[in-house]
Amino acid sequence: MRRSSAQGVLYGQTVANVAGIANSDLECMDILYLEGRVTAGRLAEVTGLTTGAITGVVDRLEKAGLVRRERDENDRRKVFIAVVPEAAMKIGQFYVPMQQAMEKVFNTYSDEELRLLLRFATEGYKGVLAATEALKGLLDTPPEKRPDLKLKKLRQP
Amino acid sequence: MRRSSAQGVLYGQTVANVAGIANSDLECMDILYLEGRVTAGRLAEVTGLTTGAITGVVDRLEKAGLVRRERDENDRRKVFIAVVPEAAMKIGQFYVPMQQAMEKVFNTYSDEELRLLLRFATEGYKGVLAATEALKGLLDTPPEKRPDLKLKKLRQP
DNA sequence: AATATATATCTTAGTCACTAAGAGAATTAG
DNA sequence: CTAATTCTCTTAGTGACTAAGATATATATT
Repeated sequence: MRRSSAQGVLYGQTVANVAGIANSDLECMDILYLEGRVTAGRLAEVTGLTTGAITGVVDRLEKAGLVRRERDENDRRKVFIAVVPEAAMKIGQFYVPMQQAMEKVFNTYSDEELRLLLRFATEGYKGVLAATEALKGLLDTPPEKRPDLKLKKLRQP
Repeated sequence: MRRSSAQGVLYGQTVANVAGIANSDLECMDILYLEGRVTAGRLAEVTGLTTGAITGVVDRLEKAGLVRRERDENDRRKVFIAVVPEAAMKIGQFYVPMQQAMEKVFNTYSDEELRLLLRFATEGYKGVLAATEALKGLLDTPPEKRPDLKLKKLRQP
């Protein structure tokens, strides 16, 4: 799974490269695609970038015509970022090979097996979130007070 | 799964941050951990960075005492990069929360279910590799000659 | 053996995304 | 109605990255 993840990152890098946008720009497009219309601040949160960096990201994406800035009329400090669907499609094209490849894989499983995989995906995500929280906790603990955690050796493949 | 992947990337960013090394430095450590002793060129291949960038990565990692350069005696152009296990352990510590979280998830599955998950992980990885190849093929085809690929709309969660 | 070509890493100059700190504008609290 | 807070943007400076070419070793050709 770690290998898949790493390869997936590479895939994204290639797409960003071809689309002529920066890596984190594409990451933001991904978030916008998953979450819909979000504020600049939320993008900063989710990506782990500073708000200053996000300004740059959105500037570039807007210039490329991929997103639009929309001021919130209720709270005029906020800036919503919304994808421009037609333009975003052009980038989406590059994910077709990935979708097709994964579809092929998924097609080899029965409905019941797919349900298991879905459960695992959901629980796994919760696990990763929990791990992130635990990591933060670990970092707030001064090193000498940390429980002596042992890293398990993984078997070499 | 995409969410897990994105969150996993964030996790790695945090670890790199705390460990005081750059993101791609950590990525290289990961590869070294998975593949063992590899050449600088291989690192470039796997990470998608230029060889020049890898020189920088290895310089930083070596200065931090995390890896060692070892010249291949059979082919003295090659430089093997090898992790220094003791030093790498300190970074490994930060992955303990992730390991524990995932172990907790895996513990909720029977052996048979785990076999299914393993099969999926393996096939999924092959799928991602295949997708990468397909993407390269797509890029070698001039845009007007590309088959009209339709991106499937994913259901919003 | 000598020259040419290929392979592997490193060097250099320049670019661009990122951070930190703080400014500006709008909102909420006292 | 001033003060504190929230949200985005601006600015200056940093550092990892690329492209192109240098260096060193290995392999192929005549």
